Amino acid sequence: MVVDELSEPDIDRLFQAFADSTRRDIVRRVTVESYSVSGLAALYDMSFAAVQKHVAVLERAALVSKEKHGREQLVRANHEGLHKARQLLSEYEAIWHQRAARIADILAQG
Amino acid sequence: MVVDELSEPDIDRLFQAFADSTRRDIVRRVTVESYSVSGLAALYDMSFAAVQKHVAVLERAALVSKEKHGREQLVRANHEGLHKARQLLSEYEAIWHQRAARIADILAQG
DNA sequence: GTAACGTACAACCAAATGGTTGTAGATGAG
DNA sequence: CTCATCTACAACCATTTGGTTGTACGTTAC
Repeated sequence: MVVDELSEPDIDRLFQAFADSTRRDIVRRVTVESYSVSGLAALYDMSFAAVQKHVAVLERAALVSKEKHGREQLVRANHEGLHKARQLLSEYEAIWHQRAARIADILAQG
Repeated sequence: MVVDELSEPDIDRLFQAFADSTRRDIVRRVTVESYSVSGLAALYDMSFAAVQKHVAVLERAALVSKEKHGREQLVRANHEGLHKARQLLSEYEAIWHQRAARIADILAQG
């Protein structure tokens, strides 16, 4: 998934990826430092395969990337994806602020 | 759903709500002006009931609220929900910036 | 070389999601 | 009053999601 020029399905995947507390925790952790997939799996009360799937969801959403390192696969945060998601919500907020400013204008001139 | 002090399932619902292009479009539209549910339904190539469900998802996520107005139900944006979601992503980004700053420090100090 | 580790992936399952149609109740218009 | 409109909600369906176990394979350690 390329990070700029996001298609609507890309944005779907991005927010879908955030809609799970385990995945949000993974994002926070791998932002601070790299983890192997089994290193991550050890943190949660679920199977290795389940965590592996969560990492795959984050990878498809371009929120993390994996780097092969010997027999381990190191997972690290991809800041571009996170930044893009934040930016989208900021744009939605901007629409609201524009409307609020317009209403204030009308009241002032009214 | 109370907007501050969000539980993890609350945050799940918040991001889940954004993970659909029709719902994102509804959020943008009702931020600019109120729509009745049928007014919204007329905009999309799906049944009234489907749009009604999307509005219900947004309502459970505290992103919109409905106000009864005669026989119509006017849907409008709830800015608190949007703001909270944006804030969460900003916090995640902050973690990344802290790490970037720490790395810069280490490099500067050798 | 062999055993243990880390990963990938298939098959399976229950529950949730996103859509449909149909029914029924309030409200407004003529 | 009656009819059309707006909404709510149930029942149903296909697909996706989030989990499981099992198997296979490359890599590392001993």
